[in-house]
Amino acid sequence: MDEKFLKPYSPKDVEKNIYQLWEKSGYFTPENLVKDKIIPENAPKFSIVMPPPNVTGVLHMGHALMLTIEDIIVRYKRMQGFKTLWLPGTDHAAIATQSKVEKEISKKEGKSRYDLGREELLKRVNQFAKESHDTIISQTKIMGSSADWSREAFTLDETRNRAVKTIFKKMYDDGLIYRGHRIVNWDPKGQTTISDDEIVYKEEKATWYTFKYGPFEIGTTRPETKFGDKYVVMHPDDQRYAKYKNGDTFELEWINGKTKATVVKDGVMDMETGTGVMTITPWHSAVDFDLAERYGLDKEQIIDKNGRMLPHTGEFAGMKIADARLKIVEKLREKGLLIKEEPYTLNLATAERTGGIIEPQIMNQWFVSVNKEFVLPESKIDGIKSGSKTTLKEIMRKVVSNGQIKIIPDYFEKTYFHWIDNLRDWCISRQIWYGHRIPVWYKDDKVFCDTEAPKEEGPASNNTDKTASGKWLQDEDTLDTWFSSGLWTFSTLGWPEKTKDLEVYHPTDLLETGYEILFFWIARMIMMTGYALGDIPFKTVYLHGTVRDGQGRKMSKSLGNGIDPIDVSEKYGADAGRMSLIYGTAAGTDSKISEDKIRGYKFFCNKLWNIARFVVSSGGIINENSSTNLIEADKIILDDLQKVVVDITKQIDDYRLHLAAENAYQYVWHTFADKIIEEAKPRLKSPDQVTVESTKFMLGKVLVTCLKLLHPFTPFVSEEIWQTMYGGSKGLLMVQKWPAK
RNA sequence: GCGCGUGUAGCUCAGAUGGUUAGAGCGCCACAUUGACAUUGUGGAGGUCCCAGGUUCGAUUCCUGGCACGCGCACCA
Repeated sequence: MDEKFLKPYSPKDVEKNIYQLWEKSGYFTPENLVKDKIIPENAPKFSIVMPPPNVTGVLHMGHALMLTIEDIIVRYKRMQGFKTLWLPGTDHAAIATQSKVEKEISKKEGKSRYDLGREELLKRVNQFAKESHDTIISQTKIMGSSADWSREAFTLDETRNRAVKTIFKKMYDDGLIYRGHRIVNWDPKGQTTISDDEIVYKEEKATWYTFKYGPFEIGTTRPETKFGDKYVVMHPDDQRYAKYKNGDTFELEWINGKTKATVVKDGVMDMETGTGVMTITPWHSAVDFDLAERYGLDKEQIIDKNGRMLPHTGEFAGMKIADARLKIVEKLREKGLLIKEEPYTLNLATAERTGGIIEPQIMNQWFVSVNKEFVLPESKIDGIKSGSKTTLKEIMRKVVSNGQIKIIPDYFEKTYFHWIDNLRDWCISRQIWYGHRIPVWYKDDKVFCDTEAPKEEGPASNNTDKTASGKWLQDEDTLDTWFSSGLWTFSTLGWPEKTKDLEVYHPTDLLETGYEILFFWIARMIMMTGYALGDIPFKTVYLHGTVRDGQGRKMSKSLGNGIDPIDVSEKYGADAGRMSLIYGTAAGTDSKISEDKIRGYKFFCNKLWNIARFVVSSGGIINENSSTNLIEADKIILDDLQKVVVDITKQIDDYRLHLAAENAYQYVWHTFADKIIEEAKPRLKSPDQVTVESTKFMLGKVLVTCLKLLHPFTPFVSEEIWQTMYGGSKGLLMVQKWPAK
């Protein structure tokens, strides 16, 4: 017997070597399985793209859960003989990455990005991204991920850039991407726009002020925006204001003296809220903007991009919003125009990445229209014919409602539809430098969109001299990071080239990710794939929950309650970490993890190790294809094992991985170890040779089957046992046939 | 306001399409054990399956309503 078996299982000494063994085999690349005749050329494919981790830091438990679930499925499918591709990559994460680097530079050197300039900042960000990438990838390997590294992609590499530019141009030509003065979410801290989905609402105590505004009383939480207000809006059916007619005007005393206001009657008003009358500030409110657009009302900017009052606000010019608010309330109080102040709780809109307080602003930005009709030339979407007109919204809705894409757990489909119902045009331009630059050039009043810079007069893409005329200048902005992520399932396969990969592996079979990016990412992939290919990006979506600490709190740096998956692998082994993440974790539900739980699965790995030691030392190494005359007891054991195999197979097929893991765990420990082995001990000492041989064969058969069943869940220990048992003579456990028929 | 989810043992959680005595891990109690097992085994205590109605021969499971907690979206004049 190999003397390794004489010691307890030590994952630390084993895992790195095992991973190298797998990597060296080349079998993470499906074509090599064909080449070595492990699977036939015409084997069915199974493909899945890895949700690319951001290159902003290190691997956390959320990533670890994602990698575990995906690796379980991938290893299972590979063993079942599928041409299995798990395509990995990383995400440049535009704002997240740039703001992280900016923070560092500001802390260490006291400089802003404007001090450094575009080129220097990008150099620094790229450097950081590269280091961060290397860390993340090596950590991904520590978790045992059997991904095809030969196909690794990055959302900001050359191939992906070509895909981004190609689809941008196509959408621009179809009128789906347009530039316009619209109300956007401006983050004064990050100095960029963000999409609706990048807003995080925080409850904040505020004051609800009621002011006298001519003959009316108006309520507001934001007096500082009220300078330019010259329209009062009320519901047409509101009897309190029946004597005022649409278009009536009146003079009134306001913040900086006399002003004139006009009455607007509109059904958007809620008669129950406040006094049922409001004034509008179209430049700094989405609802007011819509009203102003509808009636052609004047719009005036009050607050600048830094969150300070503009010069025309007189004595308040240059003040920050919060200061100006108090000062203006004071002034209105002195004028006798303040009627009352009441405490009020509002949901403050903040930027996800910088924490800046969002100030709606009217700006000239790029948008994706979700409601505009276009012709889809080739459609594989049920319910949308090739060559017929459709919208991006319709594509998003249809592929889920018609069942082409199945979401697990299914109740997220309702959340998804709810989101689509409320979806507005997507603002995709960002005023940051790290990302895909918008492929649009301007010269005087001409606009040029293409994948390459305009040829005439030479490229001017790096020319930042805005005053230059007669030269083509590229748009300064970059694209929302989710624009490139939205192409991930097909950009990673080589689109826009018509590659073999695209033909073989698209659409992918499964997309596994956390439910918190259902809108950010999944919906965008569905939209972009539907548009670019007239197809679905994946057939099944599996959503996992958030991994929390032992007390159910989110893991965060400030709480210091994070458990680092790499520390876990070091201390208990990656297998133990994987088991503790998957065990008791149903799709879509949050899970808790603690060191106690992880330790339990380290014990399990050691138990398996000892089982193997016992079986091997009892002579239970078998040639799987050989047969022996089995005694009745052993026949029953092997029949029962078949039932377990069938159950586990079905559970994995149904993506009920937690049940499969539990099933395997219970069988190995409490059936195989506690019952089968205990009952086999006296039989091994039987004078009857038939009994002894049958028992040995049975033990070996059960062990080998268990190793195969456990391999997707605990790949390292199962492979290590396999290698130690057979001394490498039977290849890799990773590519053995799954035991079920 | 609209929508979604959760509530099962001391703790953390499984229990798909209703059906014997409701399960696991950890913890707790008793006993055994130099054992293939540093990390073992056997047995045990512990449950109004959130509450109230309803459907049913039968409900932890399905329906209605309520309570508690969590989440998403919207509003935020």
